[in-house]
Amino acid sequence: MSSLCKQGQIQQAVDLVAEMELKNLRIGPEVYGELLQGCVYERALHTGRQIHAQIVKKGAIFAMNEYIETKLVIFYAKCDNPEASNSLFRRVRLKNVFSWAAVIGLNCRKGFYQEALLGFKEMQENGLLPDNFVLPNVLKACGGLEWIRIGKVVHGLVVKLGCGGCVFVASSLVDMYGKCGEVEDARKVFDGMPQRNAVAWNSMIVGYVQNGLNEEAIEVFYEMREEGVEPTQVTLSSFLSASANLGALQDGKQGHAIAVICGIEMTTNLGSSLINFYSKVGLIEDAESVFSRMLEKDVVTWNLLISGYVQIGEVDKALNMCHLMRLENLRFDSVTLATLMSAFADMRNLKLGKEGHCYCIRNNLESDVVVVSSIVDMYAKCEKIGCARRVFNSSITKDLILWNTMLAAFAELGHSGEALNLFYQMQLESVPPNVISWNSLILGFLNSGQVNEAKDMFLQMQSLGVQPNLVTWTTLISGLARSGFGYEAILTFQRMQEAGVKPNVVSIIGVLLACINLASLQIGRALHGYLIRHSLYLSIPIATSLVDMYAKCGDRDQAKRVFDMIPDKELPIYNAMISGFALHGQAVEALALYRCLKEEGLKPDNITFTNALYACSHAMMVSEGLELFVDMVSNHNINPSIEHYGCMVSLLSRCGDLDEAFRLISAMPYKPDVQILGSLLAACREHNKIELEEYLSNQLLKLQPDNSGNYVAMSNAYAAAGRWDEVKKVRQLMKERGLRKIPGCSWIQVGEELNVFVAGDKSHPETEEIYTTLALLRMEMSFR
DNA sequence: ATAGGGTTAG
Repeated sequence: MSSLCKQGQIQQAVDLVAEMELKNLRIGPEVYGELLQGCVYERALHTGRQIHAQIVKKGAIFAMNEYIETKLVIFYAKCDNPEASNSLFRRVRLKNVFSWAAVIGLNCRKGFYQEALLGFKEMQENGLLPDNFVLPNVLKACGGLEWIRIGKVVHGLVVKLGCGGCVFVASSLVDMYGKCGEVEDARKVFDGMPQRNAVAWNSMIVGYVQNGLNEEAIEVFYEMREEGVEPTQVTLSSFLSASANLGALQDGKQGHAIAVICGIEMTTNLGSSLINFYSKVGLIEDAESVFSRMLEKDVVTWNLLISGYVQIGEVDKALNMCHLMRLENLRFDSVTLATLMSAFADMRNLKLGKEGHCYCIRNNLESDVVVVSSIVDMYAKCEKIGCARRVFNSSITKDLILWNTMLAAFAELGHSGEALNLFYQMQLESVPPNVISWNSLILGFLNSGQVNEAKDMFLQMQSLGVQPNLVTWTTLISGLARSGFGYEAILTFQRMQEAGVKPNVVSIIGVLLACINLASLQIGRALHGYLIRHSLYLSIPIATSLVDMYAKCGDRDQAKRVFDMIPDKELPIYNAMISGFALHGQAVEALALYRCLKEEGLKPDNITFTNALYACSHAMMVSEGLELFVDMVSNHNINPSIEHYGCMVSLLSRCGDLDEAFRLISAMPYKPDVQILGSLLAACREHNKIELEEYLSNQLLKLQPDNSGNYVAMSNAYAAAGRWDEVKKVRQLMKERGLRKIPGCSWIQVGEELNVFVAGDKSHPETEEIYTTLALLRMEMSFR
């Protein structure tokens, strides 16, 4: 009978005992104990219950026997039946280490870590010492709860009891420290182990991966190989995670090979890890082939392939996978939806986004913060800030990423006040901001034109011990450049390098944006050299920025050379080059390029038309300008912006058709700005329109510009019209508002005649010199 | 005793 139990033939054993009972043979409690043990081996809940019933029928001698009681508790515990196990356990008078171990283990398996630890405490209060079987469970509970203090107390107990040499206990210690984020302590325990099995190695690798120390995980994996310990599924699964996180192509591939060589079974876990690895390193075909060869797939497996498709922008394929997943009777979970919502956010697809949101509501996925973050981000990217805010507010739990998502939404729109409020609010709710929060805050100020506040935040974050990273620096550099502080942007770029932060493509583009005049051409050239040395100059966004930079700095030939070097040109680089030609008064070349891009099958956008119209205005090509305007509205369905109207008004004014220009201003659906009124005013004196000049002059002065660029434009217009009293007034206003001095009037007159609009660099100490130099340069060019 | 997936900033 005993051997039948151990061989896993419990039914035969039960039958044998029944036969013995019929023959009235004497059967002791230990027989039932053995039967129960057999049920434990086989997790035979039903058979065990029948045995339990027989024990009860036989009366107190059996039912109250300590050995049998313990076995029953263990039996129900192992069969994952906490109700029966707990109620029996409560009635046991003499609780021993074995029954305690069973109950604590059960609570642990069910994730009731606090109950497990309470049991552990009670057990000790009853004078029982934990053994090698209880300790791993207790440590697992500490790890699960991340209760490092209790964990350390248990570690002390382990040492006191002399259990440290047990691989089970030591591995659990390694795991516990890893789960609590104390990898260094985990390593200490690991290094102190007299012998290590695969689980010990695995615990160390997993600890590193879960704490983001992927390099260390990979190192330990190779050490394990050198020691000749056979890897398991867990080893390779974790190793592949580390490789995926690092994008370590060679390591991950080797991991796959090792799995094959060692004949490790392709479980869902391991297969999923492989799919994750291949899709993270961009080998989607390999991910697909692993997927197709897997026999069993679960939600995670599907999610990983869906995520792989989303990462490479193949949203249609991702959605198709969702469809197939449903056909397999698998339900989407929060990970599926978070992945999909991020795809919809990238696509700015509000329709799909809303459908996804509804799905989340119907399936209670909104209780997951990660899903909420993805929904908030989707609404924000689809320009539905109100919806984003409502979803954000309705979320009960708010983690750092959710706060950052909302912060980024306000920052993007330049709603700096709301961003700042949120920034305070999160701290009131005990969520300390990280570098990403600060970056968004800074971006919010920059996008609303509050440069000083942005700079102030940059200093504040450092004084609070948050180190700016590459994104922080880049945000600041691009923001300064866009706000007209080019010189300061360049200085900031230099300071970034002094701080030991290496520039990347995005930061180079940012600083190229700052090189907008002759004075910064030298820096622009130096950057171009840097790009060539780092083989980055053929990237399309970089080339576009280079064309833009050279055009603005007056080196139009170099701009054209870079432009010609790019093989498969896209719209932005055409726009940059057209703008360059326009800036240099080469309207014929600009229009030729406009036709060229259409022949290439590209669709001109509003920027293309702004630049092309500007070129026409510059060259006083009225019929071409009108043709463009009509083409834009009727063939390309573009709603003309105020800039488009501005170009047309300027064109008509310069050609002397002031009445038509005025009609256009009255008819356009925008409030006329300084640029538009100014360009009309500038032409009045020459064409003898005294009444209009008087009217415009008064209108213009009422506008009260909000930045010095507009003051300069205003002053230019008055100067061109010869209205020196107004020029003085504008200069006085600028002085009162603490804005920089504008250049001397003597050359503005000439400049205006040449249609020189020099964007003011508010930060360069030699601004006036730059203005003068540029004006002279442009004059030279036009006289050539 | 140990394992796989998702969300935020330039």
